[in-house]
Formats: sequence, structure tokens, C-alpha cells
Amino acid sequence: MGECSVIDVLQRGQEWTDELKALLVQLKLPSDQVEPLLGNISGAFSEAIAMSQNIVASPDQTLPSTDENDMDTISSKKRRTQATPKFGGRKRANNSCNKVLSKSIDDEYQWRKYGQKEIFGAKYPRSYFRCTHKNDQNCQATRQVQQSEKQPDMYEITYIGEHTCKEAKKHCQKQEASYMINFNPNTNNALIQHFSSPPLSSIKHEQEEEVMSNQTSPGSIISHEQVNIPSEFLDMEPIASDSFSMDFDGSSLELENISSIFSFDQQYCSLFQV
DNA sequence: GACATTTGACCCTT
DNA sequence: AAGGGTCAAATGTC
Repeated sequence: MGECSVIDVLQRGQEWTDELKALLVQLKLPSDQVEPLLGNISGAFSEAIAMSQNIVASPDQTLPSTDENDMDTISSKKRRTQATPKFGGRKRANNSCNKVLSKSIDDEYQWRKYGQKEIFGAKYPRSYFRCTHKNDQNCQATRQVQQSEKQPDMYEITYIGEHTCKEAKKHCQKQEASYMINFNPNTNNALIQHFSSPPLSSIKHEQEEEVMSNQTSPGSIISHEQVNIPSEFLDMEPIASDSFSMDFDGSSLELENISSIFSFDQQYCSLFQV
């Protein structure tokens, strides 16, 4: 994906923001609370688009190209040789990653193990997993699991890349940076929270993970805003306890679209070191 | 038979 | 060149 695509995605995000704005106007939410927020979102997209357009001017910093000779169809038993280089763009560490410490290696995704390595200086081997839907849905999410040396009953799990498979739709709280709206029927309030990406290679501790598992992404909240919700919307049922899309007048409002754009944007910013 | 795991080899990044 | 990430044949499990 090139930078022009980044701009396309950002522009799409801006369009979705406009749609959201129109829908919120229909809801008659307090404009003095909604409009500044929407203005911020829209402004952020505009700024990001402008920055991306500047980046296009420096073609050196493109992503690893994928149009190289595809996986050639060597029928020989063993591995390809020097004549057929590249596995298709191997990357290391630059990818967006998120490291957690967990008692269990299980999570809400389905993983397939594709390798295990003894790591130099490490007591325990590292296992490599990719999303089960890598082939059928081209999901690029991978994770590395290694038993913790300090706490052998715990596992250090490094998530690399994000799920693009359908499974991921149900678990948008896992995105690294997102806006999330928590509806509280008891208080008539919605809490709009902006979660930032956790620092790369930061290790989360158990108790932190416990807290965040009840909320959303493992990042920290960098801003929040209370919004009053009209009573007619309070009896809506969440699709899942941790994911919520609303249906207004039959048109589905997918907040995660906007959220995913921001997440995507942040990944590119880190890639381009903007 | 289909799918998952194991494991040694290959090759990229640093 | 070392270390680490991925591939893919062999093997295991259901």
C-alpha cells in the first residue's frame, strides 16, 4: 500500500466523520458538546491528510514492495535457493506491536503456530503464531509467545500487526488507538474516550491488564468526554459487552470505521516517523 | 483426509 | 557473522 492509499483512507475517515456528524445532529445531542469533538476529529483528519501529502513527496520511504517475484513455484522438496530470494518482505520490530504479560496464551483469536526458536540468552524458547485466517482472509496478525523468565507461570505475548479477519470485527477493543463510546444506561451518559497506543515494547503487568481487559485497548486514555444520551436510545442492546455499534433509523453507524482509520493513521505515522 | 504442530533450513536484519 | 523470523516437509491428531 502506498502513500496515496493512506490519503484515500484518511479522506474516507473524514467522510465517515461527516456522516457521523449528520447522524448526531438528527439525534439532537447537545451541540456544544458534540461539535467541538467532531471538529477535533475532522481537524485531525485534515491535518493527517496534509501531512501525508507532504510525505508523498519523498518516495524513498515506501513500504516494502510486494511486486517482486512472487513465491516462485519451485517444486523441489527443499527450500528455495539464492536464485529465488525474498519471502515477500520480512520485517523486524518496525511493525506495530503490543507486548503483554498473561497467565494464559489463549485469547479471543484463533492462532496457528508456525515456528519455535531458541532465543540466544533466553531460558525459554519463543513460539511464533499467525492468525488462522491468514490464508482465507489474508489476515496479517501474528504474535510471539515466550514464557517469562521472571515469572515462569506467565507468558510474554507480543502481538504484531492487526487482525483484518472477520473475527477482528467482534473485538475492535483490541485496536491500538481508538475512540470508544461507553454507554451507561444507569447514568444517561456516554463516555467518549480516546485511547492512545501503548509505547512500543512496553510490557504490561498483570494487574494493569486485568483492569484494561474490562475496558478496551491496552493503551492509556488520553482524553474523555461525558455526553448525555437521549432516553430513547438507552434501551438499545450492545452487540457485545465490549463492542457497540448503533442503529439509527435503520442505518448502521460503525464507529469502529473511524476508530480503525485513526489506528491505521498512527501505524503509518510511526512507519514514516512523522 | 484435513488441519495443526514440530523442527531444521533458509534468509533477512542488524 | 550472529541472531531472529519464516518457510515448508515431516509428523501427529482428530
